[in-house]
Amino acid sequence: MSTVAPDKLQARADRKTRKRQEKKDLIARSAMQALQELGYANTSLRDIAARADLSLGMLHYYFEDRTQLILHCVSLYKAAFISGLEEALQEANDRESVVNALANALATSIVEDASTHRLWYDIRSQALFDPAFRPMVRELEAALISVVETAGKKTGSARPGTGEFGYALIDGVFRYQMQNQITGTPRDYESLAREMKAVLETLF
Amino acid sequence: MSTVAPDKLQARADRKTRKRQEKKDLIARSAMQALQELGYANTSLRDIAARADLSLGMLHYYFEDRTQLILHCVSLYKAAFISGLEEALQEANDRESVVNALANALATSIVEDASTHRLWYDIRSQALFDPAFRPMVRELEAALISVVETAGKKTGSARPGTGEFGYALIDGVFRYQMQNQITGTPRDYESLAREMKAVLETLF
DNA sequence: ATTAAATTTGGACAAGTGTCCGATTTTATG
DNA sequence: CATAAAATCGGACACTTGTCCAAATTTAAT
Repeated sequence: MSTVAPDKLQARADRKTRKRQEKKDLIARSAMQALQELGYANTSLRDIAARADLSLGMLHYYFEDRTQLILHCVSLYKAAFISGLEEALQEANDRESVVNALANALATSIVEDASTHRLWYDIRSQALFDPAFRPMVRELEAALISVVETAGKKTGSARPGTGEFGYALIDGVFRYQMQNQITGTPRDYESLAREMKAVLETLF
Repeated sequence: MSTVAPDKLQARADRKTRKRQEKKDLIARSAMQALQELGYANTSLRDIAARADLSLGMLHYYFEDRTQLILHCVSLYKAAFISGLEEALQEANDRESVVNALANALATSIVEDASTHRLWYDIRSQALFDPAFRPMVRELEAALISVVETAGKKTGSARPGTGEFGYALIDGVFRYQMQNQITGTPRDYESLAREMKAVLETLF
């Protein structure tokens, strides 16, 4: 027989699951380090455990399997990057400031988080082969498309299909910039932002 | 002492190496099947050997290691796809026919060779982590950029930087189309070509 | 036809993989 | 403080991986 009130039990259970969620995030953030450095194909659970200073069993205590762990990492990427874009867009309302805000946010992220985006593009490629990654990729891209659409509405250039089409265009340039940043010829913020502006101005 | 003329020896050696090259291509074409289906991360040499009906040792007899084999596969992709684009562009000289020729060639390839391009995008992502793949990716992209540049010259819209910028834009849309084709919502040739035209017309 | 070279085989090998589990330690509850 | 539950560890496990090699077979040259 239980001697405690049911709402107290409830509160206790909630605290548990919240703590567990926080720990999962903590592990995922550590795991991200390894994944960003080595890439999906070359990162083993042992690599992750070593760099995060965790035991191997821990990873399985908190995540069902390797795929779930990686998915959790990507969902953290999403929260950070997308909400950053949405914030940048919130203050801008006329055409010029929308273009500037987006170009600025994107170029900044290229300079600062290139290796995070590298992991994203790696996972997105994986999703082409492994269906387990597709819902997450779809969700993330839907959010990015939605960002482009709100930008389109704010600039008054919102034809149907602008979201997907615009996303594809912007992503093409963004990815190419990221690739150059990492594999060879890094450019400075100014140059990146100028190029990104060029895309946005033909689009909106 | 050799009793044969030196030029005869030369011819013999040439025939050997040519035959060896042809066998390498044959193996690579078989390997491509497995790679296209499973992706870089999930394709083992045994997968390749099984699907190509080859013994495991054969692969190492003709290729130094796994990476060299995959690189050879990608170089076949290059030869096929790029020369197709160049041919399509050869007959076109005014703006309209250049746009049409490119849009047609690209949309056709999306419909027919989606899973080949999937492999390409997979390898390109790998190159972000493994430097061994970078020279080949760079070479292939340089060729694609050059295609965009000649298209720019033919349409009279060749500012500096058109090649890289245009490649990035086109690739963004092309990749997104490929992804939709494979993971969910395949579209027909007409719709794909129309969208590709839209990109090319803002570019040129 | 004989001999040398090239090709092909199938398996051995060590290293690395994801997964799982019993034992131990830490934390929270009464 | 005592006790149950949660958390953590480190290694065992079965399996896959790329690589390599000695032997067998096929091909080509004299």
